[in-house]
Amino acid sequence: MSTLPSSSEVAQRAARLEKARHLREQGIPPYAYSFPVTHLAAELQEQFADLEPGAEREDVQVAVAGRIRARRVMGKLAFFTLQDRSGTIQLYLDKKRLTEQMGELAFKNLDKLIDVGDWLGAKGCLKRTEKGELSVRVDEYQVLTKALLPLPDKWHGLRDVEKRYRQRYVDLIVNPQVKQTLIDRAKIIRSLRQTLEDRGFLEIETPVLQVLPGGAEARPFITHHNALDLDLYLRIATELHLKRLVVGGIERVYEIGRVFRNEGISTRHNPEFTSLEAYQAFADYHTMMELTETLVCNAALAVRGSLQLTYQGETIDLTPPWRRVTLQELVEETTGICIDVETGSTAELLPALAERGIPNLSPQDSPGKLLVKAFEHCCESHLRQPTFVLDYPLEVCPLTQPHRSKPGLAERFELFIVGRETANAYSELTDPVDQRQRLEAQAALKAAGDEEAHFLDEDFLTALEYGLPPTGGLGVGIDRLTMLLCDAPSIRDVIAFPLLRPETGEGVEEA
RNA sequence: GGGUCGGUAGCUCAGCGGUAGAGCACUCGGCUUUUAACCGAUUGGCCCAGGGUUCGAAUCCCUGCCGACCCA
Repeated sequence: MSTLPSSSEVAQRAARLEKARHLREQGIPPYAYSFPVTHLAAELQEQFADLEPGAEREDVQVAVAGRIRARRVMGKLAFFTLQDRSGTIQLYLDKKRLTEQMGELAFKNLDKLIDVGDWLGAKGCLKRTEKGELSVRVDEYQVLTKALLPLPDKWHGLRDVEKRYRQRYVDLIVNPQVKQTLIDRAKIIRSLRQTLEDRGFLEIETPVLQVLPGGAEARPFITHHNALDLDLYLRIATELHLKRLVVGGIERVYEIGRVFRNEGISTRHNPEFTSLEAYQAFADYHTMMELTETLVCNAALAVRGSLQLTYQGETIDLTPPWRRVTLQELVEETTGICIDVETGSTAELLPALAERGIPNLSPQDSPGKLLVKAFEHCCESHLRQPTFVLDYPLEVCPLTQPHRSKPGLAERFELFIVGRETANAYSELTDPVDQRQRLEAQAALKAAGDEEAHFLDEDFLTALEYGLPPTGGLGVGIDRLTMLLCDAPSIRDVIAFPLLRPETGEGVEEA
C-alpha cells in the first residue's frame, strides 16, 4: 500500500481516492447501489434501553446504515460511531469475528481504507458494551459510499458562519440543530395547512412568472421568456390571483409559496421567502384575527407543544386572545402625540415628531404617513408579545376596504411578535371603481419614480367587476414565524440555502 | 448605503514588525471495551487579493473582495 504523506485538502482527497482504488482492487465497490436497512439507530436505542451493560442479544439480528462520525481502532477491536437520520449507534467490530465472516482483509480494511465521513452498512446482533454503549456487534459490513473530503473537526465542528451557509450539506452533517430547524419548519407548514384544510380552505398554486407583479409594495425581479420574447416578473405576492379565485367562487382559498422581492439581505430578509396567504369569503379582518391566532397557536403546539415560548432568552406568551390596539392609540401611548388622520395637520405635527427623533420626515407627508413613520420608529420594536395593530391610514393600503366607521382609515391589521411584522391582513377592497382609482393613484406614483408603487393590473380590475364577495385576506411570513417558533436569530437559520453573494471568481462576469 | 468586527493548515484557533504555530483530522507504527480513545513518529501554508511603508510585513497603512453584527 503506497503511502501518501498528506495533510492538505488536496492530499487528503488524493489519499481517499487511492483508498477507493484499493477497495476496487479487492473487488469491493466503494459506491454501492443499495443496502437492506432493518432498523434506525434511535429505534434500537429506545427498544433496547433496558439491555444491561455487558449483555448480548444474539437472537436479535439487525442491519443499520449511516455515516461514520467517529472511529476508534485498536489492534484487534474497533468502535465506530454511525449516524443515520434518526441518531447514532455504535458499531462493535472485532477482528476475530470479522475475519471469520468476511475474510482476512476485513479488519485491516476498516483501519486502512475506511474513513470518518464514509457511509457504511452493517449487519449483526445487539450488544451493550461493558462501558454501557448500545452497539451492533458486526458480523459483516459494507462500504456504501466512500467520501473524498474530510469532515470538520469532530469536537469544534463547523463554526464559520459563511461556510455553514455556503456548504449547508456539511453544516447538516455536523450541526444537529440545523436539521432540527428544517424538521420543525416542515411541521409548522404541515400544521398551517392542516388548520386551513380543517376549515374548508382549498390550496391552489398561482403563477410565479407574471406579466405584472402585484399585491405588495416591493421591487420585483425581472426575467425573460425567450419563445414569447417577453419580460416577466417573479411574483412579489400571491394576493391578486387568489382574489381572482374568490371571484370565481373558490370561497376559501390559500397558497403557501415562494415570493420574491428585490431588496436587501438582513437577519430578517431573504430575497426569496415563503408566504402563506389565505382568503375567506363573507369574512372581514376581525375573522382574520381569530384565524391568525388559531394558525399560529396550532403551529406552536405542533412544534413546541406549548403556547409559552422562549425567543432569544425572552419569554413570549401566545395564549389568545392577543392584544388588539389601533395604530393611532399605540402611537399616542408611546409618544404622547395624537395623530388624527382626518383632522391632523402636517405642519403642526412635524415639530413634535422631529423632537422624538423620527427620521426622514417630509413636509409632503400626509398625517397618515406621519402616523406610520412614528409607529415604525417609536413602537414597532417594542411590540414583543403578540399584538394586532389595527386601522392603518387609507393611503398606505391600496387594496383594503375603507374602515366602516373611521374616515381616512382602512380595515387592516399587522401582527407583531418580538418586534417583527409577522402577519398582515385586511378586509379586502371589493368595490371595483374605488379599486381602479386607488391603483391609478399608485400608477401615478410609479410614473413619478416610486419603484415600489403598485402596478395597474387591468385584468384584476376586470375580475373585481364580476364581483368579489366580502372577503377577509391574510398573509403570514412563514420564515419569520419559523424563526419565532425555532428560536432562530436569523432568517438564514430557517432557510436551507439562503442567498449569498458568490465568492470572488465564481459566477461573476466582467462588466 | 453608514459604522464595528472578522478572513492564518481540511476544521477550530493562537501569533499582531525579526525563520509560520497548537489541538483535532491526515500519513506511518503500537494496542481486544473505546466513546474528544490512548501512546509514539512524521507530514501539511499564495497568512483573502492588490498596492504601499520598512533593512525586514501574517503583523503597520491604503484599496478591493467575501462574511457577521448594528444602524438607516
